[in-house]
Amino acid sequence: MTKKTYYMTTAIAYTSGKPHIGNTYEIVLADSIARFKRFEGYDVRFQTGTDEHGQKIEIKAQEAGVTPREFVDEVSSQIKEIWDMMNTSYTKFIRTTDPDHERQIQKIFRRLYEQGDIYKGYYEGMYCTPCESFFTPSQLVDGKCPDCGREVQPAQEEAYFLRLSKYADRLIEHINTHPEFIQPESRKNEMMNNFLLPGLQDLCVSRTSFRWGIPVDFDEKHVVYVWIDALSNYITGLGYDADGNSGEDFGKFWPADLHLIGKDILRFHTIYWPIMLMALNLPLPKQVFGHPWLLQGDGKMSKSKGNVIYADDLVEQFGVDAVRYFVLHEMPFENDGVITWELLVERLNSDLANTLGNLVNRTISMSNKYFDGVVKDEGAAEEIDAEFKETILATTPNVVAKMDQLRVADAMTEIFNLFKRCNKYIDETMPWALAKDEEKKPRLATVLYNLVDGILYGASLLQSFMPETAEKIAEQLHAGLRTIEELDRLGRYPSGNRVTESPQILFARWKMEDVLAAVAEKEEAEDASQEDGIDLEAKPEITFEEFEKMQFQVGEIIACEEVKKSKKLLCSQVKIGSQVKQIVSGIKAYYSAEEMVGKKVMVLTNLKPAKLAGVLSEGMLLCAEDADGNLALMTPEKEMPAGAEIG
RNA sequence: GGCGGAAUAGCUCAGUUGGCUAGAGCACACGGUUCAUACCCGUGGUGUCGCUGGUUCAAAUCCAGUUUCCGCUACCA
Repeated sequence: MTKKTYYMTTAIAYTSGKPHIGNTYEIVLADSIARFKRFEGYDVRFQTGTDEHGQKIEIKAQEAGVTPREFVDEVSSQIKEIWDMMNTSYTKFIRTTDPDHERQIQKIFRRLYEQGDIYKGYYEGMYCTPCESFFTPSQLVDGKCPDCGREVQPAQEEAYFLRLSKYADRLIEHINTHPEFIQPESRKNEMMNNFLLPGLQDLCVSRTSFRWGIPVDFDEKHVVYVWIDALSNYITGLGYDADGNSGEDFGKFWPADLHLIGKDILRFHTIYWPIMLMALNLPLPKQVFGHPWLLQGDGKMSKSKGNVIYADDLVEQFGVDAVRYFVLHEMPFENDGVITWELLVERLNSDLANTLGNLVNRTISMSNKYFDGVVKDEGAAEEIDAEFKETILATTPNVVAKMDQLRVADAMTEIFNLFKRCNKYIDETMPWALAKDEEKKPRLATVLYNLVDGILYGASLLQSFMPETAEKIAEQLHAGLRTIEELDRLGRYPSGNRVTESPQILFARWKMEDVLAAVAEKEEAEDASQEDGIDLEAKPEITFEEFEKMQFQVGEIIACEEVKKSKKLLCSQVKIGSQVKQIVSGIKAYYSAEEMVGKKVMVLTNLKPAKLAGVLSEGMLLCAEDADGNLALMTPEKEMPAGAEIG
């Protein structure tokens, strides 16, 4: 009998830097699913890897003074180390710089080109440079950019495009007839309403503006842009061949059962990727799950806020399984999860140290104390045992049901309910009371046997989520973890077996104030070393003549109001010399209309007027922007009159 | 602006197709217990189920309106 296959993937991580705990969450979530599917008897293929091309990496490498290749080698291995540290059981770690991947991308690109799904296009009268967007003639408004209303540029560059529109109807049909395809389901509407129903624009799939990518083999000026390059990893990693000579694994595992990705890249996986597959005449993956994110406190983690948590720091302090437990448990199914240090410590103490760790410890201690560690079923069952065993046995179907829905957090809760039931059983049976009466020794032995047996049962279910802990428990009980088939009944613990003499603490308890103090200390240290500044991509050099074309002046804001139809825009009346210009700026999030009035600001005054959200804007207020997009207006450092030239 | 989602105990959240006194965990209080990592077990709350109406024998659950927050998208000279 051949095993049923299960092919799942994570998104491949972009090698521009070290992944934080939010990225790490995805691989741990995927790993627990992969392990559980194996546990259930599937032949699991679990692929992850790194996405290594693109301009950003080209630039980062240049800054670091290394070649792009050296740069991605370093980061990719760093990412792989973290995945390994998290004890993840991927079967394939693909890199988009792998030679066989690169070769296939070229073949795929060529094939799509030859069959007409990719065509060479131009930006002719359709490209809006500031918006960096390509538009079809029908999308233009009065022959201008529908987004910003400015003139669109004539052809500057050629590029290749994928005909998305050709397959849009088929995709809409597929999504409508396969409700499980996009998960959670609420995301389906976003894709339909924002992209599919309004009509898809063809997708630009090549670039000539950078070199760090896979060359288009029949047109070396171009490199393949991220979509085809990165998404195709899911099939190239299986040995797919565009010419029809795919490897055995491809036939065995494609279509994928699950693409596990962050909700932010759902669009690429539920629109672009399926259409690419349709064009290649391949079946679509069965399910794309866009998981939520782990947020720290009240904002997404970001480097510049200094609140980035790295997995290795957490693992160093709390241990791998504690971190795995936390990220899995604290992540709800559909909404973003919150993580604070308080919640983390609370969870670890209450669930891991108290409920689980203490249970194992007290059980082994009693076995040693009363029977020198020998655990023997004396058959002295009592009525109370039946319900206890029933609860334990019900856990397996419960966990399976939750995992079928990818509700990993809920599945773990089921397992911990089992351990809680064990604690309760101890209270119900009161072994210490039984120990005082020599005649009750058989009952005492049976109670301890039931406990050890039940704990091992629970640990066996736990191994997909906390593999190390499950092993440790089994070791201390001197027995092996069970297979899912062996969870059909209790009583499989070898009667008369001896547990360890010296139980180890599985999880230490943490003192909140100690942890918080350590965090504060670390943050302080990081703040001190955080005067990095921001490095930007260097723009091409310009001449003084070109600079001279721009006119900067000091402007005084004499009135300001919100643009009604917009979330971000403020409309200011700016006095410049004797005239007043109306300028619209996207700064509502940082300045109120009231506080704008009276400010002296730096204005680019000879910018061609444009309409924003229907309001005329005759210039630009200059702002500084930090890495998080916070804005600060530029104001003269000494008092200057409105209209003063800046240059 | 368009589309969608959320609002439930101090905190983090469950509540399937409307149905018995609205739940869990944590925290807190009290009681029990002492094998164990001061742990475990039990008991407990006054929750206006965001607000206002409506449908219904019955609504956290359906409908309309409203407020706040969030997501995607547009916009951010």
